[in-house]
Amino acid sequence: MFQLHYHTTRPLTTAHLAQTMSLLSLTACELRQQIDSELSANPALELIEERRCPTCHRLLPGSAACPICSRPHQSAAGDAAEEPVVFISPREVFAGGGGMEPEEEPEDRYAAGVEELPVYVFRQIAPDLSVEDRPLAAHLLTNLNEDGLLAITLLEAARYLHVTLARIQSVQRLIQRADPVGVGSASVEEALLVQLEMLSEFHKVPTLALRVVKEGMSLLSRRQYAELARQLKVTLVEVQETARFISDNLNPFPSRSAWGERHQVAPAPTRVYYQPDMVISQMSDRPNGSLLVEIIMPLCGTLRINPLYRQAIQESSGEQKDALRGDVERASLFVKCIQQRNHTIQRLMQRVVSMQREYILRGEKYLKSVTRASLALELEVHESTISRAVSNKAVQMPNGRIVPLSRFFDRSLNVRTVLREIITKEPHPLNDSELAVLLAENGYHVARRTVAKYRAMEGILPANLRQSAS
DNA sequence: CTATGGCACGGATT
DNA sequence: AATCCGTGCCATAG
Repeated sequence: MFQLHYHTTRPLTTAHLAQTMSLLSLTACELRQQIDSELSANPALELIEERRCPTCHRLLPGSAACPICSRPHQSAAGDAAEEPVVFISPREVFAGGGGMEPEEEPEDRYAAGVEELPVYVFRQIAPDLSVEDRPLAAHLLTNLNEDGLLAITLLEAARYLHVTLARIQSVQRLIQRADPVGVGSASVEEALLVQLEMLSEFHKVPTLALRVVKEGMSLLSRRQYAELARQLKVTLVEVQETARFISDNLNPFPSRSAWGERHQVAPAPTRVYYQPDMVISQMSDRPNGSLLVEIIMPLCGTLRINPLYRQAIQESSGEQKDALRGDVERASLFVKCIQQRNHTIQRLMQRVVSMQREYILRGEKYLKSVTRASLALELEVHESTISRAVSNKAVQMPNGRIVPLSRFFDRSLNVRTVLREIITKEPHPLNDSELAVLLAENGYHVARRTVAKYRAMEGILPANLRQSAS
């Protein structure tokens, strides 16, 4: 179900391979940028927009009804339940630099690389910004650290941009209230305060929460509830309830909100994705129904070579003919590379999804340890091909979570999940060696030291600091 | 003395 | 070739 047409019989060249490789590692969003630049650079290439299903945005082949919306029960009939359906799905993506492009910005820092988060935030607040304030917002957003907090002080920013502190502050306020609420705060406290404030507009929040964040942040993060209670002159139970509320509803690291997990201590500087490159969903409600994998193709239409161009070649001669032919060649190479990219990703996902079916449907515990290398062997491609295809991409799971594709290759996620389960289940705080034994009983043989590492990764405190459930 | 976290090493993975 | 991961050893805190 390709919607890319090309007419060429050129054999594979090294240029071809190189380009396919580089395209392979691009996200949907980046691919769109690449296509756009190619489109404007090469007149031989053209994009023909096509009709999309109004409800689900999928491309409609010809005049047919949308295959997904109108026939959701297709698989119920006789589909082999095990085999996932993988197809390329055209879809709009936010073009990476679209909103931020306007002239100015002579900074290298900005040009170096626009991350997903800053762009995502900027798009939300752009309508509320005056033109003069846009560079300010852009500057702040490009200086976020991995946690989504500000890496510079407001004062520095004000001096750098030659504007008043008050103006910067008002821009920052706008940023903070955008989607990963609290993003662009100077500190964890500040981020939490903003989150509390926004939350309190619609929900009831414990009055104590504000005080806890304001005055006892360091104690809170170390979970020293007793000490905290003493300082604030309230009961331990109140503090514990408040802490519970905070960890359930607030997120100290705005950039990680997409993960939806509770990170207390874990300093995991992972990149955050807001736009999946693939979407996995279930065809039917039946538990053994086929999985549907959409590979997002940031195009709504057909990419092809302008037929007029071919005609022009015939009619012209000499140097001009060569030039035109060169364009056509480039264009067809580009299209072919994109096709190859999609084909590779499609095969990859086909295999990965059918192997990790349990994980997708039943949770992290059932993740199988698959290495990129073993997959490369099966698909008969080079390891680096898989690596490139996997890196920097994100998958949306049936439950809506967006996770990096590399998670499908995480060797220890299942063990960590079981570990988490054991810890939450056991009423008495267990130390690391005891945990190691329990894990071994479940079939996971890991050293005591490794248990400690996993704990840290999950942001679980050591036994002596965990509160006993008594 | 016990439980943990830091450092570093070797093997696997990318 | 570079990086990641599990693990052992050792210092340190309680």
